[in-house]
Amino acid sequence: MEKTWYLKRINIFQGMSDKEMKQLNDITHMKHYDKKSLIYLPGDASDQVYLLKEGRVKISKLSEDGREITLVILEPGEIFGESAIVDDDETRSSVAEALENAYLCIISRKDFEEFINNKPGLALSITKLMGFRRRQIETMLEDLVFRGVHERLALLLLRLADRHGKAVGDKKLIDISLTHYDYANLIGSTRETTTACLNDFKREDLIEFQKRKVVILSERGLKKRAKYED
Amino acid sequence: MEKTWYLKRINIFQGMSDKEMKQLNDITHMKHYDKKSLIYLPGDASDQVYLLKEGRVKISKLSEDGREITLVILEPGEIFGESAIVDDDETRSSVAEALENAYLCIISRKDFEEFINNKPGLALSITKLMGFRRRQIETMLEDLVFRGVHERLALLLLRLADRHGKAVGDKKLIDISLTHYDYANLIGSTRETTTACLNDFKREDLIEFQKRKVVILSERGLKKRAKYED
DNA sequence: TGTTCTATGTAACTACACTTACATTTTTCG
DNA sequence: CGAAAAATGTAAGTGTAGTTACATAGAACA
Repeated sequence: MEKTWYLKRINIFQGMSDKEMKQLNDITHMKHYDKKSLIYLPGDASDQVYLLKEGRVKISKLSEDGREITLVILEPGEIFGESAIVDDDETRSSVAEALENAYLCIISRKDFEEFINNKPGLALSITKLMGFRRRQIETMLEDLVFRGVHERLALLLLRLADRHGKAVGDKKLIDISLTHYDYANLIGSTRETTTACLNDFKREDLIEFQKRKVVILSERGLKKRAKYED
Repeated sequence: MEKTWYLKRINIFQGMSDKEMKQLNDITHMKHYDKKSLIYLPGDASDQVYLLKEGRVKISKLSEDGREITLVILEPGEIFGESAIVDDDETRSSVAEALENAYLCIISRKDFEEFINNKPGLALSITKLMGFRRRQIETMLEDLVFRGVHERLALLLLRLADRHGKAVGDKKLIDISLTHYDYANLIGSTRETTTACLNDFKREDLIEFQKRKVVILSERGLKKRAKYED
C-alpha cells in the first residue's frame, strides 16, 4: 500500500531524552475509559491532548440526524485531540470513542504548549502529524468521490490490514473487532450495503470471518477488487 | 458562516520584521503563470513552496479516468505547496492550476526550511495552517457523506461568497469566474447535475448570473436550501 | 468577422446504493 | 441460564444523481 497507510503510527515522542520524558510524565495524568465510552463529544472544550497508551480509539464526525463517518481508528502510541493546540477553535468538532477498554495520558493544552515550547523538533513532529492526517483525510475524500462501495470497502480492508493486521500463515488477520456498522462508517456507506459487500467478498473467497474479525484470504483478489495496483 | 470558512486567509507572514521580510525576499523568486497553466502535477517533485501574490489558484485531485475534485481555491496572500516541508513524501499528490493570470513567489523547500528554523512563531503558523486546511477538508468530507448535491451547492455558494465575495448593495457577488464544471468539481458532482441545480436556484430567485459570476440574491434562501442555520 | 472551441441547457435513461422491513443469529448481562 | 439487546442476513422497492446524447449559446482567436 502507499506509504501513507503503511506507516502504522507516527511516534511523536520518539528520540526524546529521559529528562524530557520525565518532564512530560509530570504534566500528564492517566485515565481509564471503558469500552464504548466517549472521550469527547462535538462541542466539548478543546483543552486537552491525549496520548493513547492502551486500547483503540475511534474518531468520528456526526450528522444532525445521528449518522456517523469515522475518520480514523487509533492504535496505542498515537496522539489525538492535537487540534486543541493548533486550531483557534475552542471546541471539538468530532467524537472520540473507546473501541476497547483504553488507557489515556491526558495533557492540558496549556501544559502541552509550554512543553513543546523550545522543543523545535517536537513542534516539527506535530506539524508533520497534522500533514500526515490531512493526507489521510484527502485520500478518504478522493475515494468517496471516485470510487463505489465495493472498491472503498476492499481498500479499507487492505488498509486496516496494514495498520492493525497480523500475518497468520499466508493469511492476514485484521485484529480489531468491528461491527458491520463500524465498517460502514469507515467507508461512508450504510450497514446493509456493507453487510452485502462483505458477504460478496466472502463468497468470492477473498475474506473470511473469525468471530467479529476479518481474515484476508487473498490480498491480490482484494486489490483487484479495489482496482489497486502495487 | 462558521469561523473556518469566514476567515479569508491565514497570513503566515504577518507580524514579521522588515529584516525578516528582506531575508525572505532574498530566497524567493517571482514567476508568472498564464491563466489555465499548471503549477504542478501529481508526481512532480515536492521541492518548492509557493506564495500567491496575484491571481487565483485551484488545488485539485485527479482520478485515473480524468475526473477531478477541487480541494480549495486560493486567494492572493495565501501560501500553498506547504506539504513539501511537512510530508515525507517527495511528490505532489494534487494539481495546482492558475485560474487567472497569476504571480507566484517560489521558495525552495530547503531555503524555506532554513528560513523557518529558529522562527518558532512561523513554525507555529505553519502548523496552524495545516490544521486549518485539514479542518476544511474534513468539512468537505462530512458534506459529501451527509448531504445531497443541492445542499452541497448551496453551502458552496455561501462559502465562496464569504471567501471571494463582494457586497453590492444588498446582493453579494462571488467575484470569480467559474464554469459549471468548476462548481461541479468543488462539490464532488457532475457538470450536468450542477447546471441543473444552479438553474433551480436561479428559478427560485436565490441567485442570478453576471457573466460567468454568481450573484447571491437571497442569502437566507440559500441557507434554508443548505439546511444551514446561523 | 467568421470559424472553432468551450460552455451551457435539457431530457430520457440507468444504476448504484439507500430505505424499509423483517427474520435470524449472536452477544450481553441480569 | 434465560431474557433482552445487539448484530447480521436478505430482499423488494425507491430515489437521487450519474450517464448519454444532443442542441444551442457564447467566447476566443485567427
